[in-house]
Amino acid sequence: MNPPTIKDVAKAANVSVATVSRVLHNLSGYSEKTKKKVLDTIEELGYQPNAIARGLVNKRTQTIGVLFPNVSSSFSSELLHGIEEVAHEQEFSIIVCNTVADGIRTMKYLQVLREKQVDGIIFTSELLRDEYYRIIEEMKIPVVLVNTYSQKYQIPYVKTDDRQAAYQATDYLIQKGHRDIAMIAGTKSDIIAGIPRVEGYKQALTDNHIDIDESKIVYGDFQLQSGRDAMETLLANETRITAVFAASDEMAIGAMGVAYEKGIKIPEELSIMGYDDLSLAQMVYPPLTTVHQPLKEMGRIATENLIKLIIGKERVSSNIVTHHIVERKSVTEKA
Amino acid sequence: MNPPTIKDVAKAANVSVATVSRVLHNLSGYSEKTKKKVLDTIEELGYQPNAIARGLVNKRTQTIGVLFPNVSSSFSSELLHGIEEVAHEQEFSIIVCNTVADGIRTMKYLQVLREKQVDGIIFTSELLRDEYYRIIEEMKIPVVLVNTYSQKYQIPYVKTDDRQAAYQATDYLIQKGHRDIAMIAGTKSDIIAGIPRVEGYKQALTDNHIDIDESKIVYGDFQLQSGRDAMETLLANETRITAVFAASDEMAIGAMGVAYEKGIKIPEELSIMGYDDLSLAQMVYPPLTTVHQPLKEMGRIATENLIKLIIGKERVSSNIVTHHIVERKSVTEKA
DNA sequence: CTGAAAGCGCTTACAG
DNA sequence: CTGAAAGCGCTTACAG
Repeated sequence: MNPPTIKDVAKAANVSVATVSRVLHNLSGYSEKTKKKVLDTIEELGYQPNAIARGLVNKRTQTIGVLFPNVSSSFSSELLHGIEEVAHEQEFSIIVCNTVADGIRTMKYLQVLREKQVDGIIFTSELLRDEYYRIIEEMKIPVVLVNTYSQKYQIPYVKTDDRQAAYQATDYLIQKGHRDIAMIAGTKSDIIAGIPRVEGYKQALTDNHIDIDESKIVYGDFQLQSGRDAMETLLANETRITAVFAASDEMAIGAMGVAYEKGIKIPEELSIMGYDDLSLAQMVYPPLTTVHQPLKEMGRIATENLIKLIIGKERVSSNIVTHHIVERKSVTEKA
Repeated sequence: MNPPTIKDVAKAANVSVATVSRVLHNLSGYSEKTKKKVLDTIEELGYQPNAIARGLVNKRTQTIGVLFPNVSSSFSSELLHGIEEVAHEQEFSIIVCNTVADGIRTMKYLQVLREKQVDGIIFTSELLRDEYYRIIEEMKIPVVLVNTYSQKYQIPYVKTDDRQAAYQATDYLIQKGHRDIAMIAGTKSDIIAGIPRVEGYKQALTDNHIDIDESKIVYGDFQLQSGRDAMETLLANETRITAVFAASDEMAIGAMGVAYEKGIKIPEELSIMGYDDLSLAQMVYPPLTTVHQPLKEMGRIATENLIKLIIGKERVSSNIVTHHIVERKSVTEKA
């Protein structure tokens, strides 16, 4: 026995499928009596509409595709949380795609999303390459960028001001009396979260009349291990350092780990500042002072905007969401 | 200009849609020449099949629904990573659902998944209530359980042996010379990850002729804060404790945090053992000795099994995957 | 207030 | 080797 279709209920209720469809959608054009009859037999048969069939005629699937370079990172998870929340509120489903930051795989996924006729796409934390843009453009559906943006194409995005946030983080350290501040930067070539944060750091130094010492800047890839490596390098340099600003919480925590191993007390002997404010920032000891990015909120905003675009709004603004420094225990006044 | 359909390519290639469909699926029944002609015009028009239309006739959408009580937890993320991996390998998409461990919301999601005609469901980390089972049964699609199981219904699952793992963790502590071992347990009423772990703990104690002291067992809810609270309680008890076994890494880390705050040295003065081996277990200092659950692998296995079931395999076995203890730095030999 | 019919973009017997 | 046609489960003018 197959599940009942609209035809089955039409037959059982002695009306046409058109009528059933009308009451299903609360359109006008039927008496109270037939409405009741239809509703009753829907109940009775346990009828459930088929969204696939509906999607075929409406050309709307009520689903959106979300691309992450790394689904299982805390960063992505928190974004996903916000995305899922508003999608569900607005009756959209989300298909999640893990691109592994790989071009081939991303293209493959974009193909799949196209074939599955998603209504829109959220693209996160990666540079939108030309080839990606081209295929999305062909699909004629809206996209929104999260935690990335495109210089070349005008696409709505939601992100923080990385340069400013890094500036403020560095300045915060300076206000605490630190002048020998190292930076564990993100991926060197990353024009979204790599370069701007280094620029912010440098600018803050300059504005405070502190010379920039390139040997105090070490590059990682945002992940824990690279933070460890960077810290080792910094320590090997034997230049004086009283504070470290890391471009991600993970790297900050990695740095903290090697500090511990070397018997360096945090924050008494070395202050460490992170970036992101992932939930693990509050879990480590000492809790990490860091730049808070409202990831869940960013996910929410992006999804709200995407849905507006899907619903038919012509354009939607980009959002620079506000970061702030959350003071915990890993940074202290310089003695 | 709408995107080209199979009809458009048929017309342009001067063949019937049936033929186009055949070459699309590599069926037999056309000459090399027409094959080439069709392929060329597909290329030329940039034709992409419409999976929605295909799904309608095939009654297969190549998508599976995945339910998490909390999408943004590390636990779920790692599961999701494995799930996504094999889904993608096997040409399935996944719709992720965040149930927030809420019955209403779960039912809502199940409805959505039904309407969207998913081919199967992965249900994780929560008790499968009767009402959930009933609706899934009506849908006539396979389900697999991850990190949970059902006593009442015979549904394939993949999980670890919680009782045994807790037993071994406790025994490990005992072998290290500890006899005053507290437990920070999970949710008291949780028959999957709560009760069995306490039972394993108790059994290990008993088998080693150590009396069970109920005041050494404090219940949390697997989350960080509850681990902190539990540790406070334990410390307030003033009963002697040299080691703590926590039923989750988060709780272990919470406990470590309050230990630090009280000036208790880990592991010198107190050994702490976790459960899960989330990536954060290696991030904290000292790195957490814990019970490793192969979460990503569990996600993979579950998805492989689900797809087998979808493909038509009659039945598939359940899997008790192997855990193991990973020794890091938070546990030491009792002095 | 209501129904017959076309159409969404495919697949798949069936017939030749 | 190939095509005409029915059908998947809906929605939506159109006509009455």
